[in-house]
Amino acid sequence: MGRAPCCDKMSVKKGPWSAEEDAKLKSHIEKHGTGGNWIALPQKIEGLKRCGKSCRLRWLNYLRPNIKHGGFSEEEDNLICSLYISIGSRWSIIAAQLPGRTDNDIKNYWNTKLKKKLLGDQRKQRTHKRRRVDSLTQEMAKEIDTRGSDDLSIGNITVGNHNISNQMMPYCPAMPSPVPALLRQHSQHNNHEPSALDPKSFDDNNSIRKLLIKLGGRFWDDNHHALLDHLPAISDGSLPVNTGYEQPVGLTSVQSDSARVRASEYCAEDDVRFLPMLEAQQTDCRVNLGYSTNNGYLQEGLGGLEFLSGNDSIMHDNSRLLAVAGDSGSCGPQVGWDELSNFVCAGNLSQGCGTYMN
DNA sequence: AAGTAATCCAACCGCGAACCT
DNA sequence: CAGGTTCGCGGTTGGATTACT
Repeated sequence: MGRAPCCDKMSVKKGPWSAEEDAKLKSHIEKHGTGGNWIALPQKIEGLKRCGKSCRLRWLNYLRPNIKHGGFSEEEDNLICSLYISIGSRWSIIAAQLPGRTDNDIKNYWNTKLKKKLLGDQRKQRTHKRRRVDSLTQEMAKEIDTRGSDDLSIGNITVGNHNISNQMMPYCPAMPSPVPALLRQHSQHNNHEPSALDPKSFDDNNSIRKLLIKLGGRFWDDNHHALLDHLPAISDGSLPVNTGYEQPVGLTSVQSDSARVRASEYCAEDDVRFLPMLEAQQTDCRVNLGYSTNNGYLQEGLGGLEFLSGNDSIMHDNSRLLAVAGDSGSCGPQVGWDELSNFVCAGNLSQGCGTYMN
């Protein structure tokens, strides 16, 4: 049996709303409210030949008070990007974090501006990066010649005692913190099991996805557990390590020296292995991102997300790290700076081992 | 100035979940 | 509990506008 139409399409007007229609709808809702039934609403408004669905959309997106249009700020750009990186195209959740913005507005803004900004910037930098990685490759080759290959650990930010990240990695603020909690809220609100998060929205734009993954964004796919499966343990402060998760915190290697923590990730992406480099400091939460070639050589750059960076960015609280990429076999929970700094991995974490350091 | 392409964005559509009877 | 109705979401469309040739 087919679905009943929400209204009689023959007697309903479609297309752009006139000022008169807007005024009628606005006036009615301001006086009487929606009545809790959008479908019945237009019948109560004299001369408004619109279906309830259309009225709802018009009200929510344009007529209700305190709606902002256009003029997205840098902060809003940052927030949209980082939320998109973490949760994908869940526009309603994203919009809930941007007062005065509607999901439709943000969706349009992303599709027409932000997405292009990312891809456009990335294209511009590809050439520059290629040159840069060549020079880095040479430097690294020299380093290996000097030290011997034993010191070179792929998947580790450190080459011997050589602090690569400080020399080669650009500064980049990490992503903001609210996402895990938002997702949990949303999931609870909608009675979703965490695993019910549908990953299909991530499949739509491969190049964006790849770009964001390269930048350290975490995505789900069919082979991954839903991140939310891990969230309760994270949120109550007990980072799940050695508790049966395939891979703790999604990190293949972490080193800690009291205040400062370095982490890295070793992932396969197409035929290039890349290595988001994270350099975290509890006090200012700096994160550096970079890639490695499959030889472990480092490549700097943010792949087009430079506009997200800035010294005053959103990552100055004790935010959770949202930019840890998982390798093909794992999807551990995201980890905050607190947890990260307490976490030390011994040996090769592709085995999934890890310990807390008190 | 005219034609064409690209971009923007309001509105529509269909689906799944929630709610109601 | 089942079936119908409504809500809310995200993807898509198409007309208007702007940029380019």
